[in-house]
Amino acid sequence: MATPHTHTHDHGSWNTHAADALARKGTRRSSARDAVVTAIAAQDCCASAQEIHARLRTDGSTVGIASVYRTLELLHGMGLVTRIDTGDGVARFEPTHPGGEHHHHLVCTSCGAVEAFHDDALEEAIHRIADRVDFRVDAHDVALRGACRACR
Amino acid sequence: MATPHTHTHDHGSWNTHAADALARKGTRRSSARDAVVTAIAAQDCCASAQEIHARLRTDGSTVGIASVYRTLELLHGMGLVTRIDTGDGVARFEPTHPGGEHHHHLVCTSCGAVEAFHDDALEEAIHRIADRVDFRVDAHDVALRGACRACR
DNA sequence: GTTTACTTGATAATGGTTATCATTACCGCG
DNA sequence: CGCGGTAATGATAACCATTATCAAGTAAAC
Repeated sequence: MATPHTHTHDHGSWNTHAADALARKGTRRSSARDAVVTAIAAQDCCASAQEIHARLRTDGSTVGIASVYRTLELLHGMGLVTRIDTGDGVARFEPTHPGGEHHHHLVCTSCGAVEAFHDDALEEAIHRIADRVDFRVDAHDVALRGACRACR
Repeated sequence: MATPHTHTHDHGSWNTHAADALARKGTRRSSARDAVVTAIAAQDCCASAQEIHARLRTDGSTVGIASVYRTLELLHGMGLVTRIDTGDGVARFEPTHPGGEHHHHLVCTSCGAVEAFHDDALEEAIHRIADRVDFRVDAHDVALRGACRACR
């Protein structure tokens, strides 16, 4: 049930999903935002604002770091992006897939590597908690910390 | 099974547990460290370094903020304290109870309030994942995010 | 008591994130 | 089409939690 999560999502689908949501919200179209959205769509796992910015600049874009943070904040507020805190003081982001399926993370405390995994029993347990508790649960995240294969 | 977690731990037991562990490690006794350990022992849930420092200063202590961070780092490295990242860029800490029993957190994304809960099925699911994955899992944490009763 | 080196508290430095602000450019309206 | 209001941008300063530095203090071994 706990799989290594070898999925390869259709990046394009999230890209258009996000573009539609932004249009529906009435935001203006801009090259900076487009570039950031496209960059996020291309990610396989989470990336920090700085990493996204660096990749964009390497590819010739002139987006400012502020626009990357602004776009991430906007997308996060709209639920289009999931924020992951691995505990090193850096926020990482990855696309939120519309179907609701998602994964969680194994964080190596020695080298900082992040791997993804998915587990149905875990999701089930969390949903049951959400139903039972006096709290409206919108999202959840799980991090398992330890040593990856290489660091062990 | 998912309880509101109304436990009232014996603060003194963790206090002596921590003091013993520090003595065994061979650290020197100091008033600053004692003060921080006592403050942590008195917490019901997680608190940030700054909060701990503020409380100590209010109570007349002269501990410097650096000593609070240093002590937290030391205790965390010894597994005596658990670090929680609620996603607001501030690390929070709470005593790790020797029995291994622990709780997780409900984080209100609008007011920042943090509540604790415990769930056996969740722990069970996580242990099964830990056994199955190619990763040595030392710790785990779960955060459910949403709106608390007051903010809903 | 002396010595050694662990600790401390104040403060400077670091680095991710946010706020500011003048400028640019989208887009609805005439 | 061209104008005007204003969202959005990019550079940069400000912010703030956390870390590193360092001279002074102090616990513990001898």
